[in-house]
Amino acid sequence: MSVSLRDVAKSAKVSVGTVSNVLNRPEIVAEKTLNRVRETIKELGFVPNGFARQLRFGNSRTIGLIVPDVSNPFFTEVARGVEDGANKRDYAVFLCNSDESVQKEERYINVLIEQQVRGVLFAPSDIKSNRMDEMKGRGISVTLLDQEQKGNNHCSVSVDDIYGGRIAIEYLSDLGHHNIAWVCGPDSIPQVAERGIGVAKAAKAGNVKIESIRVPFMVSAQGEEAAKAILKLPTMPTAVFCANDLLALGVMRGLMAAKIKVPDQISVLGYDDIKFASSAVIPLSSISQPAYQMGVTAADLLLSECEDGESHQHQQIRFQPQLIERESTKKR
Amino acid sequence: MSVSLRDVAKSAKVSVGTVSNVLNRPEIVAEKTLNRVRETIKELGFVPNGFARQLRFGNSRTIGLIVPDVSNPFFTEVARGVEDGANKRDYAVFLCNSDESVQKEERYINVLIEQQVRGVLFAPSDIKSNRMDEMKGRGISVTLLDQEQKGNNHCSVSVDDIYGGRIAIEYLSDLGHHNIAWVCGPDSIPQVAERGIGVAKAAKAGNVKIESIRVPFMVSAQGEEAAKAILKLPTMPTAVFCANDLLALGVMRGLMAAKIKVPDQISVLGYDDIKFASSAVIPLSSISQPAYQMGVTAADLLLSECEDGESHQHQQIRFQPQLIERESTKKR
DNA sequence: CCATTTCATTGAATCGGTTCAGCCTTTAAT
DNA sequence: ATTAAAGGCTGAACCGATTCAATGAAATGG
Repeated sequence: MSVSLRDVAKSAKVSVGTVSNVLNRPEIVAEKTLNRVRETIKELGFVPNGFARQLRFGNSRTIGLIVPDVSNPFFTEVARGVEDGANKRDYAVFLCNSDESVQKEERYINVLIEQQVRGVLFAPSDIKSNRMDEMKGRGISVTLLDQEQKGNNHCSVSVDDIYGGRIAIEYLSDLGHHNIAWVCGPDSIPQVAERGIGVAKAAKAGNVKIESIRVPFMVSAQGEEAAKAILKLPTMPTAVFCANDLLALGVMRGLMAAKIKVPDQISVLGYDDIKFASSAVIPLSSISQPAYQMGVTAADLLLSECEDGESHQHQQIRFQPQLIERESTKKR
Repeated sequence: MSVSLRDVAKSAKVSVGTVSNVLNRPEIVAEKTLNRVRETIKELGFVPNGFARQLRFGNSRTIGLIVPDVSNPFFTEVARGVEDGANKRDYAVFLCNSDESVQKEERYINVLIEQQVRGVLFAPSDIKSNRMDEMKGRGISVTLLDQEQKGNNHCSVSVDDIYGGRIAIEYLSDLGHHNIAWVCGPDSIPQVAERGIGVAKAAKAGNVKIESIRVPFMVSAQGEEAAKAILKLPTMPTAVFCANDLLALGVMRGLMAAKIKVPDQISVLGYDDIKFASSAVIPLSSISQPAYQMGVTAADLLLSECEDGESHQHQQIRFQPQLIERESTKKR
């Protein structure tokens, strides 16, 4: 059926060891033999069987990536970064979509253990450190994504959401806005909670008045609702800061429907800097997270942990979000 | 390091064959032995090594999915469908992002062969049937995604883009638009070419005048350029149909910048129905493709081919796109 | 010309789970 | 009592790539 190393050896009239050397240590093989064997490999279309190699080595050249939602642009960017980072070192990536269900997460972890992945990049919907320790015990390295680890059991790559919330308010305050609405989702989402902390801090320091508007889901329809709530506020804010871009777009739509001009009457600032933020009718100012870079870094971190072994030092890397100024925000 | 089946056998004082039977055919093992071995397995924390099993069987419970761009919302939806379809049958998915580079595609195909995936779902950026036949020759089933196969060597799941182009123009024509701009990318993209054919057909049948505006890339910035070109047209069209949503959003922005009201003065229709289309300031009417459903169907098709073996009949499944009416289109 | 080193190649053993022919008991049938 | 069948278990062989001690051949040195 499939061509094995032995078939190549027979056909090229050398031993299996020599063929293996051609593949892995070509420098010790005589030039003539090298060429002949390589010829034969091409001729027969031989591709080494990964399992056999991995069985021998006890580990594979694959890593797993578990994210709550691939269709979230933030995570697709992260995924691309991870892929490129892994490819650079010749690793392949198993992409797993947990759909924010702990059950699916568990199932994927099992699959990954069975596939004997070398390591796992994990953006948990809920921290399950017992499973993480189990993987650790099986020799599978784990790096946390988009969530910082308090202890020092794992590497992690995350974004400083407190800082993100802070620079958002500082920026708006610098533009002359001292009455700002903060549209956010439930505090059970750690990212939301942290951004909120940053908002509160900056508001206190800058003497800015914050009006919090909390919605159950962070989608654009909820943004429209939030816009209605904003319009009913006793004193109308001059700027709105939203916990993500979808909310911000919804808010913009809601405001425009009520004939409020953005940014002339109210400035709107989003978070995430999704691709479409710049394609909106009024290009949205937003707090951008270096998603791609995070993916690359996480892959690097994980793979160096895999390859360094004992000598590895866990690292907690925190990226700083960045303000992207577009047309939805304006000086007062 | 890791506990092997042989360790369990020794500890439970049975042969390796018996332990294997406990795992795979417990019904033929005597109850007493069964319990004892199971006890030992738990005690030692034994988990079978997937490679060894797969090495023996010659295949895994994994499939590969090669797409040109995961960050394209259409493909992320497809990917989710594929994942769910595969999970249902207890398969895991290797997601590969070819970035529209034939080179990366080749590399991934090699990785997938090495990983001995059971099958591959392939959305090629360029048809490379030699590689596909090679995979076939290695016992790896291949199903084409988003591209129909003329011959009958593979299954395929695609969308009827000609139909999509046709219903778009028919719809606009029914709204009273008889002078329509068609904003599209290069014809080298098969989907664009097909949509164009549908447009031309419907135009001819419905006595609609089409003005084609071709841009090099299908992104929103190019849509703004297209809008400028539209405004310079000798007779201004009353509707614009764009080859994808990003272009459409750019066109809308360009038109609004020139104080043209959408949809009052010009209707705009997109293609793809990306999530964001409904969150735009003026929610975009669009031609929607059943991306998720396509993914599920493709996975089903592929896996039934894998499992049926010889008796399998190749199928060409074509989905019909669907018009989603929102607020960017209006009766004349 | 023989000894020593260097270079190239060989092939059996290995990784760990599965399979299967074959062995030993026990039970059922003649 | 003898034969047959069934049930329970064994362990060597196998999948395919890698490794390494061993072997052979050629080159170098004295």
